[in-house]
Amino acid sequence: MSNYRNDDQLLAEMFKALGNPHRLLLFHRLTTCCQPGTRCDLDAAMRFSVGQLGEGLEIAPSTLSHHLKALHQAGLIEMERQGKQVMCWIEPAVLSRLSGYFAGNEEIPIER
Amino acid sequence: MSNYRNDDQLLAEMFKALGNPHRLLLFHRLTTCCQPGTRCDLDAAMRFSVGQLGEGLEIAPSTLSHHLKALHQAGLIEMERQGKQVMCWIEPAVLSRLSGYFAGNEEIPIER
DNA sequence: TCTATATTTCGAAACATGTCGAACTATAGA
DNA sequence: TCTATAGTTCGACATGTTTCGAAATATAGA
Repeated sequence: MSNYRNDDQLLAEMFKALGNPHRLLLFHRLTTCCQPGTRCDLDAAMRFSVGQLGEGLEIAPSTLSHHLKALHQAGLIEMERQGKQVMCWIEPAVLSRLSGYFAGNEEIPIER
Repeated sequence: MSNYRNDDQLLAEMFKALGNPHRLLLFHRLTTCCQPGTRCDLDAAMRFSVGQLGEGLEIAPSTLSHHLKALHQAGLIEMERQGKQVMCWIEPAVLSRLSGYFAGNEEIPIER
């Protein structure tokens, strides 16, 4: 497909990942902390383990893992093992890149 | 799935629609007019017919129609027949809703 | 070293999506 | 009314996605 800028391919993969309700909820949990509708900037508060993210979602651990891997491979979330757990978070640049896409500033590159 | 707010379902459908490279390109064409990276506010300039949108994309008319219908059903684009052609455009509120989602203002409701 | 906890990988089944061509509908103009 | 243009609907096929359970891996602590 020669009509696409590299960027659009990346973006399409991000939207595809967010296009599943389970994955969108997981992503959403990583963007909000404590109070609903609030966003705090303390990095620690925005990190959740795989297990925490899956709480209340009625899906098998293997399915949860699969979805988080998809979000990670799309460049939407970061994952890092910390002891027995794997912690997940979103880089703020990802949010501004996506917000910017719809707001019309597409100069901002995705950083990986 | 009881964990989802109504809104998240709508949003997931929007992202799912944008998750296909062909559809993202179609959507993207509707957000940009004339100069790349520019966004003009003249409504007329932001309207394209189904045929115009498909130009250069190597997909069958039936596939094009299918994709535009998906974008429309997800609430991303508007469609209206004007003579022989069907014109497509994006309501600015959709762009601000999506931009706002990633920027952290989720109070703004989707208007349909 | 053994065990419990946390997460991932694998394989399989059910279901959804992207694509096409053929046939259809809608409109404008000769 | 006939024809050409613009899009849509339908049915079929190939491919991709979601989900699970079972088995595997990683880590911390007894």
